[in-house]
Amino acid sequence: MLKRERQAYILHQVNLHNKVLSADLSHHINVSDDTIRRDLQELAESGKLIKVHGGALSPSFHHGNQSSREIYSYTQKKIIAQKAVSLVQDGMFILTGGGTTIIELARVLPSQLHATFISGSIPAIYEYMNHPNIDVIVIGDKISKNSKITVGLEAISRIRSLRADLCILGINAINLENGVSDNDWEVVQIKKAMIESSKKLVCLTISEKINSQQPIQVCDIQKIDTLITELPPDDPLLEPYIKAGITVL
Amino acid sequence: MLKRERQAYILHQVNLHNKVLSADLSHHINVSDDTIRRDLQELAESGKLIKVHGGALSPSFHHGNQSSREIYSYTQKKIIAQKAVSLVQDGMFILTGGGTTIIELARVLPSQLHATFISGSIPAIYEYMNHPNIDVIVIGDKISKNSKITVGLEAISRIRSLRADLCILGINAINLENGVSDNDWEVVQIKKAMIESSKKLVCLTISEKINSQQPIQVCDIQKIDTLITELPPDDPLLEPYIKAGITVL
DNA sequence: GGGCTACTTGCATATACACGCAAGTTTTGG
DNA sequence: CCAAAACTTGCGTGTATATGCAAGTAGCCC
Repeated sequence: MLKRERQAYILHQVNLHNKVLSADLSHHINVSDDTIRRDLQELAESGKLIKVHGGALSPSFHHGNQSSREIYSYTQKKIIAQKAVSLVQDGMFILTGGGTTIIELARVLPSQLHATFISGSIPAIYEYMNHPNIDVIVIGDKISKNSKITVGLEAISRIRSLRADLCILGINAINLENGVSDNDWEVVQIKKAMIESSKKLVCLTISEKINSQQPIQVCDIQKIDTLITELPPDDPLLEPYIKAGITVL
Repeated sequence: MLKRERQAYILHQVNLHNKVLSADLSHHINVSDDTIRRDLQELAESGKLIKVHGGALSPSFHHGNQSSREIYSYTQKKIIAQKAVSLVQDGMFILTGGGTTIIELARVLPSQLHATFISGSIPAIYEYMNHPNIDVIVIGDKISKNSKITVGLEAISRIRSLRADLCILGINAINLENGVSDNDWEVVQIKKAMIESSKKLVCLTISEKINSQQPIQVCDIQKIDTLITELPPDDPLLEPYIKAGITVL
């Protein structure tokens, strides 16, 4: 049995039963425990399963366990959210994506703000919903469990039928040559549609992701109106983006 | 059973029941008391639960100041949810409304269940989303802040384009003459659409609401296939509904 | 304060794991 | 087509982890 074949079989078993035992696998495929362990390790490194003592679990198993307080680089994201709030004005229609930065933004929106927020991100909607003066429009479709936003043609066609004042996206990678890029095909389609349906585009990202790239392009650098990071606007890292005509906060 | 799996089970139980007894767990999972204690200790260290003499409590429970009445009706709703789960089968398409009873249902869905849940209730979607094998379809539209579900023509037209196997609704009032009734115009429109788009209708309610009425009618008693309360089916309160041809659980 | 239950600590055992190595297999590059 | 290189796999060794048991301690309820 080939390695790839074996790993495919393991993945199949994990997705089927939500768990596998190393001993079961090695017995069933007739290879040594070591081989199975090495396979599990590789699969775990690429995020396809979660390795635990004695076997492995499906990644969806562990998903719900992350509490909101353990957000990666929380302080930085809070700074970004504060800056982004200044762009939001009364009466605006605002399309937003998902991600922890957007959720921080939702949490720091001033309570007297009257605006309409449109999103397919369930966690973001949850936050918007608790604000007293914000109207929330939900983009419906099937939920992508990884990103917790709705994705699909229905969602895209809903977004296309809108025209928002602002599109605020948390982004995963940006550089000068390829613009904004991401690694989830379905999410990228949604982001593209949101950008096309908005007058202005605001991108939020921690500086760590500046000058990085992911496989799928979302949009060119020219599309961006405002870029917000936790750094001050005169940081040398951001200079090329200012030269490219982007407002940097 | 793997350690992680066991701990996930314990957490699930704690979040479900708000408390667990070490002895119950060790008996149920078939491991020694020591193992359970060690698990509880680990989970307590990472803040996922609060360990007390003899068992553990949910972290939300401790600083949550729930009145005894709330807890009382909470237990009833859990009984209802448990009964409702028995109607859900693999591969089904299920339309659900919102409300605390529906959320309880979402929490007790068995993890190996494969089904598609369609809803406009944000809290319900949140729960469905955390289940490993459930596909979630979101009904988009504007959020009604009172009920935390999406309402409006867009939502209704989306629902009309579906045909689900089951419609599960938490209801606010029911009597023999006027059937199911409610007090929020927009929510009633959604419920009506959901009922029309499903092969079968299941209504969940605590017995307190049996034989009561609200201003706006949702549907006639004849539309209901199954009625679930926390009472045993042979309770005299439910007799007239059985006579009207409804399956009572 | 007595009796019960739960808890702590230390220890024994079984299993799982990491690491290095050697043999076999596949790929690469003349 | 052959040989070097890279990869894959299984085994032996030592270590780490998980679990249950036993004995003593602490906490709870009357």
